[in-house]
Amino acid sequence: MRRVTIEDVARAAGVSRQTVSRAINQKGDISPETRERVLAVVQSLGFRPNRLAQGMVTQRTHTVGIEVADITNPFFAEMVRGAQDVAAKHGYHLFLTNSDDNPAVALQSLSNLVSHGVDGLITMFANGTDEEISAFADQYRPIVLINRTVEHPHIGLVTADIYQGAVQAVEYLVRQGHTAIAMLNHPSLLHGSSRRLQAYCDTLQRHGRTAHPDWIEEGEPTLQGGYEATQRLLTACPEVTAIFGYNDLMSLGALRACRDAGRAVPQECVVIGFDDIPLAAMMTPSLSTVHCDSYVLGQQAMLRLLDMMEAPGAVFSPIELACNLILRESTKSHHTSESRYSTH
Amino acid sequence: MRRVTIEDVARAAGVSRQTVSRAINQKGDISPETRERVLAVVQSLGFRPNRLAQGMVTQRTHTVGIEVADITNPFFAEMVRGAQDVAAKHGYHLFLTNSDDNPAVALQSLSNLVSHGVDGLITMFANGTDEEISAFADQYRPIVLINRTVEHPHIGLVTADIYQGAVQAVEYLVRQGHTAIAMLNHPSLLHGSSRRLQAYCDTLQRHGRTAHPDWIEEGEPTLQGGYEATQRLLTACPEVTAIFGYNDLMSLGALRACRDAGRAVPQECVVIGFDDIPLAAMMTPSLSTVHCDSYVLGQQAMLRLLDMMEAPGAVFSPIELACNLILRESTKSHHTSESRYSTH
DNA sequence: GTGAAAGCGCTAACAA
DNA sequence: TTGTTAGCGCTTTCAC
Repeated sequence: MRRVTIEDVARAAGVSRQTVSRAINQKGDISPETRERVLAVVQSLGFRPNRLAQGMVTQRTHTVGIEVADITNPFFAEMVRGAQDVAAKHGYHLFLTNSDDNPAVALQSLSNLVSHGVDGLITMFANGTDEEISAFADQYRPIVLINRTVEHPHIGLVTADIYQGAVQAVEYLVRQGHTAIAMLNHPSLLHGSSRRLQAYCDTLQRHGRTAHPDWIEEGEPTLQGGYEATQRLLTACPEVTAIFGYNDLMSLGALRACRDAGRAVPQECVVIGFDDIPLAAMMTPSLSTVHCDSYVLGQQAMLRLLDMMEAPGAVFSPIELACNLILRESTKSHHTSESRYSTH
Repeated sequence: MRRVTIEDVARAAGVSRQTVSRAINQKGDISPETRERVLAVVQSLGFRPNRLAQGMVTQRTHTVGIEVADITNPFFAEMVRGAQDVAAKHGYHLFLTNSDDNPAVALQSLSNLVSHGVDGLITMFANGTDEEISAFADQYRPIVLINRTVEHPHIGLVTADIYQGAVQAVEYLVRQGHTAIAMLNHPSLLHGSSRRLQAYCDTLQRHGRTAHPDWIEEGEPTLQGGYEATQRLLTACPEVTAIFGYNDLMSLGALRACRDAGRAVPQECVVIGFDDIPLAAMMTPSLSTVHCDSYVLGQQAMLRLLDMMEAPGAVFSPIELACNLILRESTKSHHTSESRYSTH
């Protein structure tokens, strides 16, 4: 049950290992007949070149590492799928790692993946500092950063325009006449979350209002986190008639919390999410949300990484994807400020 | 920017590569002082052993490949997360690959992963034949199969008792007095799907009924697939008052289709899903479903694989997880507070 | 067009 | 306790 090596093929075909190598990699001079013959032996012996050995000498493994906070979040799952599909098409394999937004874990994992010889890395590195990721990129191979911006020659940038997307959502809520607009936030050190929050505050301010601190409720970016945050929010601030969620998962949790609190959506409280995961459209009520194509984000990240690996040292411009508000049932009702508050 | 090698460390510490190796792997005899000194150099140079090179000689890479139909399905995402968490704790990294239930793709990917030197493989290999997987296992290293059963010395088995779970669901529907019980099925060659279908037919038969062919509607195991299948079903068979879905995704689609068709759930049509993804409990109405812990499935699969890698040649008994019916709003027979929440 | 030699970075086996 | 030698399976370089 020992694996077949190039040596075995060489012997069986009566040629040198070199010739076998030339045959399977179709490079270098080799006569058609020899190639045919070698390939036939390869076939019959079921020879598959050892990628580790190839990697040792070529310094290329055709593997890529991707780090996400949590593959269980549909947004990341779609992203990984996008990256995976592109990778597979180009003969690459993906190492997946979950960091739970812990920068130490992320850094450790990325670093391990480098030891495994990955040709490149895709990461969001949420909660980590620019300095950390920059220092990391100083020493290691191509990295594509998703949804954050760090200037560095080895770092490719693929981002969704989260700020503009969030502005659209809050702008809409203001225009609909809501005065008590809450936000469900996932507090992370620096990035996506702060951009959403920034957009929220900026937009309110532009309309002559200030964000009431009590209306910003924090929680984990999960169904449960959104559910609980909304419960706290509705209890503490019954005046709230609109909720802008950090992501769709939290917003779906919010929908349920509203229902359990006896607040009809959208009549008594409207909800807008962020991401537009496939479930958003299937919910009842269907969830209005800021569409942000995570599958495409993953695809683009992988494509950019491929470009970077192809041309080491080249400089690539950032890729930015637009986000846009999608209105569905969770915001359908045109509601005014005199709507009654729940009294439970 | 060349990577630091063991040679660099050896030179800097004034010892041989061997000694460095002994220091970092804490095996073999080495004096405490030497070790300290070497480790200090390792630290200061930022040396990280090349896993490929280690793998070449030890024939162990500390990587594992996992194949799923589609990481975008929360059931699989949870499973992968379970496997990942266990893997990480044991210093292993995970290759992820999606097969879309295509056995040729799955086989190709698994085979590629073997070329990458993975120490083991976790797969569902849906739609593939026992012979294919068995033939594959003949040549390659430990494999753990999830949710299917193939007798083979190299194959570890981790399954959920899908049949019993499905029986519980259908049994419940029959007991509730439903006479027109439909099933949303995902037609795949051999496995999980047939077990659900088998359970459905057996249970009806046990109660003196036969499964009406028109009541078995097929579709993709996705939200959209479930939505469309249910639309077709309700149009063709308006007499149906209960739907047993292949998985939660299809069932969530069914919920929405019922609503769009003006069929109140559970009053006019009840729905039971399969899997119990986190969303099931958060839906409105919350989805009754057969709980099948995919996270644990993934954990157990990884643990079993670890066992098998530890003890090559040993024989391990299959691991079976129970499934059990969880009743929620989508099958609730008495509605107390429901009406209060319904849209005006 | 083909083969022989060298070596990628590491560890196993043995020698000192 | 430490160093030396050999080699994992492959590709690169350079003979022929």
